[in-house]
Amino acid sequence: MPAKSTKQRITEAALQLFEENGFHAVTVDKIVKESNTSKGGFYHNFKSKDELLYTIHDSFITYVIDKAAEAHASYHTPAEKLYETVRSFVKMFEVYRAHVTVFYQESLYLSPDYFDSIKKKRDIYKDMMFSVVKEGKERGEFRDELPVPITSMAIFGMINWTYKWYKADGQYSVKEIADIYADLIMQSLLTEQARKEPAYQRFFLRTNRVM
Amino acid sequence: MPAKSTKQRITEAALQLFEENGFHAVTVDKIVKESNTSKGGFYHNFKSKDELLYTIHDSFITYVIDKAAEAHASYHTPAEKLYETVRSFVKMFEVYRAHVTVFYQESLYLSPDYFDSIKKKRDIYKDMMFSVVKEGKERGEFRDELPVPITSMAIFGMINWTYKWYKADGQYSVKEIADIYADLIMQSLLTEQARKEPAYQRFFLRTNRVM
DNA sequence: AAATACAGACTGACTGGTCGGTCTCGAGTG
DNA sequence: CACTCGAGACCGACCAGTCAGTCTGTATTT
Repeated sequence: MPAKSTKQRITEAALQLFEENGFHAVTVDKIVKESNTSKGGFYHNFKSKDELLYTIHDSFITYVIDKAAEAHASYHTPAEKLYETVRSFVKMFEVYRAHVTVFYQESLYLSPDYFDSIKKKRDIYKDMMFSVVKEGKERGEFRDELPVPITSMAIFGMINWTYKWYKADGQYSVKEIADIYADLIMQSLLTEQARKEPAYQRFFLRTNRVM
Repeated sequence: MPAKSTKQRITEAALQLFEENGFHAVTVDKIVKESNTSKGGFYHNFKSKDELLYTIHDSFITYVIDKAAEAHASYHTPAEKLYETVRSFVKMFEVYRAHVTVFYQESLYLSPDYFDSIKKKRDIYKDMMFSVVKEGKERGEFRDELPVPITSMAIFGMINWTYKWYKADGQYSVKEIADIYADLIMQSLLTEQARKEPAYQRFFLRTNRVM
């Protein structure tokens, strides 16, 4: 396999430094030192420190949208789509934890043009969630008394917040966390009737499981 | 009523500026200008910009812990305690939205000593949530298959994330949001049996409500 | 008079970005 | 094959601006 390019080394070093210290606390000199290159090398690969922050944001949100689109295309009912979207998002933490952290922690510091570009993509993702919840209500799978925006943002909150506490070497694996979140969300969204139907049982955790 | 003290004017100006722009993007000069004082006035009231950030953190977390302790003391069952804690936390957004934002967005930039002090208090709050969920499982109110830490953090995520999108002039009031969150959480935590009992119905949204 | 509260010019450290220069490597040429 | 040469990758000293914090001085209160 080919050695990592300078650009890649810079990105990886920056990702880790930004995650740990925040965008503003990390100097270009530190990134340069950590990635074994030079000021010149850095500015040869990136127009600015801002552009670097942007590429980190963009690669992440693009990936997430792709995954969500995949879940939408592969499954038929809103309940299934939501279940798979939630699970695939949480599972993504394994690889993209640092990206997620930077994305939600540092997006305030994107310069205006970059910010707008990222916001557009973030809104696409948000709209996908909104429409799944909406569709689920219309089809009678999800409870009618739940308003779409609040419910959707509650789901986002639950899954996104994970970046604040998840540790790769913690007690629970990403897959376990994903299953628990999916269960919680399904339990609270599905109607009384839907929850009883056999077809929906696969969304729930098995009971009497040893913790 | 007495005129606002310089210290108070500084704190309020800083709060708003930090919320909108982030700690590092706000200079002491800007805070000074916005609060109609001077560099001298600022450094007379605060040891450093870091100390200012700390006092904002501390006043918020202290308030939140007090509220949670109140809910614990006033209610008997874990389900009731959780229900009231969630609702009181969300309702707090009305007054403390800026504090919440700064708390979750900028705590990375607290200097080590201040950070430790805040972390201790945050852990107290976290432990209160953990023990309510744990107690609820032990008493058979909450589903046994849900692990305490993940479930607790999921709840925190749902409610804390609100700072990312809540607007005072939005479609939903804080009280409505609080009721919806409380419903979602109760629906997903309560056991099948508990959910049916009349005593627990008050936790849920009324159905057929017009949205 | 002593302490407190504040004003605002100033300082020094730090940081993002620049710029002239060097190194490497593959294509073209004889 | 030996040689040239240009392009892109990379280097690092340096610059100009910025910002937290200081210091000297003054007004007000006790």
